[in-house]
Amino acid sequence: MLGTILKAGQVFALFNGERPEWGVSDIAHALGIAKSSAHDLVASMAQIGLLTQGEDGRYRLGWKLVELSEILLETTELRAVARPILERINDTYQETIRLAILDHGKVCYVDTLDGMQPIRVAASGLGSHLYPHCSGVGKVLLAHQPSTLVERTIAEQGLPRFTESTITTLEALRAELDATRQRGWGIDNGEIIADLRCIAAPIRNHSGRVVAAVSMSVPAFRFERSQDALRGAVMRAGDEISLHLGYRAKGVA
Amino acid sequence: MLGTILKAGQVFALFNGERPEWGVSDIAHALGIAKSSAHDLVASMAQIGLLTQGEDGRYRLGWKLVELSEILLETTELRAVARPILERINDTYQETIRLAILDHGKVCYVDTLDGMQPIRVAASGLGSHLYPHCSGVGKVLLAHQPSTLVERTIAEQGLPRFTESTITTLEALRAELDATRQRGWGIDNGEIIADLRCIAAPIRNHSGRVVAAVSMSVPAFRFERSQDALRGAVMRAGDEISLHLGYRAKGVA
DNA sequence: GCGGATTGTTCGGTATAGTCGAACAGTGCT
DNA sequence: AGCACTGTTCGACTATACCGAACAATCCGC
Repeated sequence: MLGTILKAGQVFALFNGERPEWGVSDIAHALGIAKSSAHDLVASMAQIGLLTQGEDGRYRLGWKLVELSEILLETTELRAVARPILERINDTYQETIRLAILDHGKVCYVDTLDGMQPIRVAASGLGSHLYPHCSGVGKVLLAHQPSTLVERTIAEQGLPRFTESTITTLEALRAELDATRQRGWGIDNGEIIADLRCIAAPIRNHSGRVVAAVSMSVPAFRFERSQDALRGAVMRAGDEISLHLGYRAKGVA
Repeated sequence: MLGTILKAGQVFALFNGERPEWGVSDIAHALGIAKSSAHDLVASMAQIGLLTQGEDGRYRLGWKLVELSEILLETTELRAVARPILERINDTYQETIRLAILDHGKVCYVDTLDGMQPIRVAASGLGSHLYPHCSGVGKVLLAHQPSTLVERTIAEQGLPRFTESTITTLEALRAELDATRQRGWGIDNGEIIADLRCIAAPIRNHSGRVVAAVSMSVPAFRFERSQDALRGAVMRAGDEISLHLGYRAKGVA
């Protein structure tokens, strides 16, 4: 693995919504390298458009990232196939719908549609990478992954607690994943935000592998009322998208 | 400049809407490096999420790009400030409105709102980098740049022709930029697509520097009718955004 | 307003780290 | 079955990214 590229990755990891602007000295300090080395790094990243230098000399993320992001979004078959189905279920139930994949051990949102009710779940941004152990989609995706990969993923990133209900032991997670796989759908019972419920269904490609998941996020009070109907709708959406991806159920799904 | 980072830039440059998936051998051939070197490069880029490896082994753009893109979009003050004004003008005239900056010598669209009429101008994607010599925003942005930078930019990327009206000589461009600066607005008279007209106004920041431009893109037949009204609206929008950025006109603007 | 402490940037020698080509392990197409 | 292709691993060579010191320019406080 090329150290220079990994350093670039560490630079990217510094930027977030709270701190979108970094100076060379800050970066050098944060990465533990010489200031001149940090300068060479960011100046090179700026030259290819991955970073931009403001008039004050400090660096921000570059617009090339937006361009590349758009190319990725526009050429992702899964998005194009799933869109109409996501829109329909969003239209019918007026709740927040999301499409997610597993990327580098994290749940990554590939498409999101906001709910349209006064009290709704605010969809977190496209592309955001979240822990998989505390969301419906995360459980669905992990449940259909080889167990060795699950072990390794959890070993790397742990099981941080967000609410009282968050699963924080590997044993409990394993049981939950087994249950998720058997019943065919995943649920988040307020494990990341207390008053939030989220149900998710798997999406399979032509070879039968689970490659993505759909989810509906609902405020807890509204979820209790119509749990079964919502779950059925999400599962139908998952099946329908799978069908469009070329999946043909063989025997017991 | 770090060669490894520049190589990464060359890799990114390969990916586009027509060819969103590349194999290691293809990349090695395209960059003129050894296959093993190309592998080290893309494997490293994949490790930090900038690339993803499909099940067939070939590489696609990685979802980290979407995450970083979202961070950039959400933390760009210009976008937040301009949004309501763009929405209002879009609402009033029902035409395609765009917000652009100059990035690495190219026009980069920072925000776009589609028109809402049956015959409308399809807004090209967010983040796309286009030639500045054939668009209204490009002329406005270049016109307020130091002339040495303009010379260098044109020397680097040339003046490719897209239609009969495209400006293709440095001399003609210089005259056009002078005119643009003097009259305070830029126009594209079908210089990129024949039946397309586009008018653009500058946006200044607190220090008076032109940092962006707003534009309205209109089908030619509709533009002829209400040219003056549209131009006035775009210029007012530019002034208003400038005001929100802290610009206070001093003497002759 | 002047000094001190920042900032980002340049330079050149040193040793690390990326490069290359051959051999490897799979896959898909005849 | 056999060939040609894929992405991947390994080890030796040498180019290359690293560092520290000196640079110019800016900002802050005395």
